[in-house]
Amino acid sequence: MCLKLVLNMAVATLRTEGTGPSFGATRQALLEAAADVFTRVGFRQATIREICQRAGANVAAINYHFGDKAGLYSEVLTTEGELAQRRFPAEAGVSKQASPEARLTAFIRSFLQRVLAEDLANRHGRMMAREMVEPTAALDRLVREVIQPQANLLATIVRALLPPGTDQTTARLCGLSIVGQILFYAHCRPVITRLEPRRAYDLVELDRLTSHITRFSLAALREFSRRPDSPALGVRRAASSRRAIRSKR
Amino acid sequence: MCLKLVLNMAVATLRTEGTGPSFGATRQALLEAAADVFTRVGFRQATIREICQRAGANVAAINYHFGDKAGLYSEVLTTEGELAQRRFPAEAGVSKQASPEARLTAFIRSFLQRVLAEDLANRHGRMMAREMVEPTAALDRLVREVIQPQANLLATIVRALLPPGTDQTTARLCGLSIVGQILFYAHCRPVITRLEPRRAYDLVELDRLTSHITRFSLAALREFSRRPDSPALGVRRAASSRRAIRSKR
DNA sequence: TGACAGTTCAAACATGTGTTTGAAACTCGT
DNA sequence: ACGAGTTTCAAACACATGTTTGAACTGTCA
Repeated sequence: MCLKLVLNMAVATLRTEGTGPSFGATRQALLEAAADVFTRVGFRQATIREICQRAGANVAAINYHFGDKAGLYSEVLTTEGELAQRRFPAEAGVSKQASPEARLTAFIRSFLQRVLAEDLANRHGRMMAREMVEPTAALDRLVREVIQPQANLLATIVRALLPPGTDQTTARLCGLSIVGQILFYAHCRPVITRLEPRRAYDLVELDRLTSHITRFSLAALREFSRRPDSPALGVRRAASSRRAIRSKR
Repeated sequence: MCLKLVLNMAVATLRTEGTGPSFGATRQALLEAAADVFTRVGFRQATIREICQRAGANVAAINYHFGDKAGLYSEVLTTEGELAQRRFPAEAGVSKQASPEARLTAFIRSFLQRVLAEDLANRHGRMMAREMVEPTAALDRLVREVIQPQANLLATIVRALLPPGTDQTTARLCGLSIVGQILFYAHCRPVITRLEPRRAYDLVELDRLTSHITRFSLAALREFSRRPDSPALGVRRAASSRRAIRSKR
């Protein structure tokens, strides 16, 4: 923790669009390379040596421009976040006056896009997916700034699709059921590709998945509306399982 | 890669229940400690020094008894796998003659149990959950021996709940929708606890989740049966998104 | 007791990785 | 062209981690 370097970094950060020599080309190249490596292997597995090599920079460059590896990661995350926000607008162009069904469809499609596309424009989504599973210090901020708003949006859409009197827990769980279906394809990709090596996750498949998850979820919500408190077949909380889950080996 | 040590390991493995001094106590302690550490932090983050310290063994013990770190991991995985198979029987005690609804309920509850319980008896489930997201060389075997059979079981249950003529893709996607809802709670725990710090994942919550996911999924499948090829509101594959997903930065 | 195989141990080894250093190279205003 | 401020660089540092080594220890059997 050398004060001089910290100051260097602070200055370098301030003049991010300044007039310095070559307009911060190294800095920019580092951000670019880092985004690639971080999305591919995650924060911990990424090495600053690979990032610097890709950026054509010296290993000391990261510490000079960003303080340390975590600083670079944080910077990549916000940069890509701003980019993603412009690429994938929150409700994918569907207005708040649209029907709840249309809004849910838009939400699901947009979410799937962000999570599935292995595209340059989409590194943020894949970094987010990784943060959820293998969090770094950045997760707290991400939950506050990205995930919580999305959760709120989904909550209002779901509530609009359920009868007015629905209790909050049910509405919340329905939201999680929808999100779960989507994130499955982000998190379990290694398993899915092994189970079905042939299937490619291209645009056609994105459409298929959007269509299916929307249909599945809307169908469920409709039935929930129809019989608001059906006792959900097989709730029977078996005493046997209660035993099993507690037993020591 | 010293031949001598590899042979040592082979011998040590063979006599796993042998009559050696102290009946392989060190070996056993290593397996126990390793299972704890691997479930907590995963394969890569686990250090053999921590494992050995917990087991009260020397760092060289792992190489002596298991060849290397990966060998230990593989051994832990199979040991815990056998244990889990006895703890959580495949269909949770529901016979194949039971109604598809009952079988689905049992499947969901059993799956949730295996994935949620932070119990000694449950380390296998948590290691599996981790393998899906952050695979090691062991995943191929696990897909073959554990995941594929589960997927087949779920497939037959789902098909029984859908009309006979349903196309295979739809049935498959329904299965994935169910699995996705369940695994969400395994993979996104860091996010969930930040969104709702108060909620505890105890037995009551397990019952609630089982009940909800079952109800949600059965409702969806019922509606699917009712109108087999409803056009799923909002399939409209917007040209705009097609543009967005391809655009470079 | 003494040889022997199996096991444990402290220490060292080899490598990978984040970080720091001090000097050289570069840019730009004067 | 000069010099201050900025950036880059090769090298080294500090540390963590998987693995290996050779000696010491332990129990068994002759």
